[in-house]
Amino acid sequence: MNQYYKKRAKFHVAVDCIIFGFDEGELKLLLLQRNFQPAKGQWSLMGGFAEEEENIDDSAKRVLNELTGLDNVYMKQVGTFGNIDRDPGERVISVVYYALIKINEYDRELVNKHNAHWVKMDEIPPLIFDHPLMVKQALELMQRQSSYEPIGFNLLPPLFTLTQLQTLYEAINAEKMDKRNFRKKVATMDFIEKTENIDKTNSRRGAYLYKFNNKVYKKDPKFNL
Amino acid sequence: MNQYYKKRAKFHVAVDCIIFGFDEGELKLLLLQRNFQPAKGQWSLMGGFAEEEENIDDSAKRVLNELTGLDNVYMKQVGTFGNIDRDPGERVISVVYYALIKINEYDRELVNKHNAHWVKMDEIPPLIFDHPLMVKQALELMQRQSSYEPIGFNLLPPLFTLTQLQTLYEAINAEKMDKRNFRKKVATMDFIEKTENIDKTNSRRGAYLYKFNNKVYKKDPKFNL
DNA sequence: TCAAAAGTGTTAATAGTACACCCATGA
DNA sequence: TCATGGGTGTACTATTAACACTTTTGA
Repeated sequence: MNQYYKKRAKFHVAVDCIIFGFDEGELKLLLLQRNFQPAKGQWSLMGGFAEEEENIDDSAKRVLNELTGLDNVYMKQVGTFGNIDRDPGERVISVVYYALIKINEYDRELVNKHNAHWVKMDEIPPLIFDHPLMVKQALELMQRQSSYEPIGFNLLPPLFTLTQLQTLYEAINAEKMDKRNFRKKVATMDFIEKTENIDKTNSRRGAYLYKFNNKVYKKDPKFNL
Repeated sequence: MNQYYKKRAKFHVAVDCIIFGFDEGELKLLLLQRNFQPAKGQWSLMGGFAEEEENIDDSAKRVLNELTGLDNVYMKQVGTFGNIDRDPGERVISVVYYALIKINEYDRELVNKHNAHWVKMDEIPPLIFDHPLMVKQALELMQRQSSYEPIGFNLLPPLFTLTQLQTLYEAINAEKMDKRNFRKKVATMDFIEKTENIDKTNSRRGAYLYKFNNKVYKKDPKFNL
């Protein structure tokens, strides 16, 4: 060990994940009803400890994967929560990330094993420790980012209708939007491409399916919704 | 020690501060030309290790105070940098904050003792480790936040002219603004209050001094510049 | 034929941008 | 008197907001 670091205190470091999903027109979080100690029986975020030989970003990816089986998920650091007593058991510094996942693609078995459940944003149960604050900050960050970066598509299937897209943004921002104004704006973004496919699950008439073209977006990365 | 945490790895945790100041129409950073090991002689951010019985936010305040002698400084967490090899000496996880200080109020003696210097944003020397990335992210965050929250006033004296205010925002965003449009916008924000005082340091005619009234702002917190 | 979701334009209001001259003062 | 920074208004453009009816189709 290098002499300059010898005498310094060391800390437990954890990651916690705020996992967003979009289903039935609602924004949801994947939360654990803990079937393990500590705080067994209570609700919490999915979390885990950072490991010795692991970048913190990778810890977050690993923890998310342990619960959902998913890789290559959009994740963003929210911040670090480092108050002395935030975990009543022992001091743990937690680095918090939010994740956006397609709600039909996760591994049901793993989720069941962890006793995790999708909960609507406005029906979130009391959470342990400072997890409520983490959720609040994650939501605020995600709302802001989703308005100027095309991250919402991570919550949708590869092909989606304009109604789905609008409902998603209404759910994220918790406010209704005007259909014609919304579509006018979408029409200006040529990286949101109409396909020939039609989805008939929600109407007899059917609605055109669209896709997000990231290559086109990268050429002229301007987005706001 | 609680049984659930026993086997977990522990980590050195540090804080690093990106200290912004505004002087002579320019945005500047307070950087250290290190007169101590490791990396002695090289340029870096002001940093320090978190202590056992200290909230991380308080570690940042302490470290800032050690360099500047200042308390009650506006600070905001930028994020946490946790790659394994970011510090070549040993693994250190760093929580990064930016600070906005009034450039005439810091403690010269302390700053000299640390061999710290104010450096213009466009003349930043090569920095150690991942400090350049930290600076980049801090600047981007500060630019975004300064556009929708009245944090810029932390960089100005309590009384300031409109020219100073405009120059500040021009420095933050690295772009010129139109004087009349700028003043029109300021006039709509009634928490930016004109005083009877006149500053004659920059013109024979003198310019009215304004102040930021936080109480008025809180009543109707809308800001954008 | 009718219920239900998809799709489509125009107008008004607001916000943002561009632009040039007079004012007050002390040296 | 003149050089210097302080202060002011108007016209144009772009963006956003409000608003209602027709289309398609399968049951």
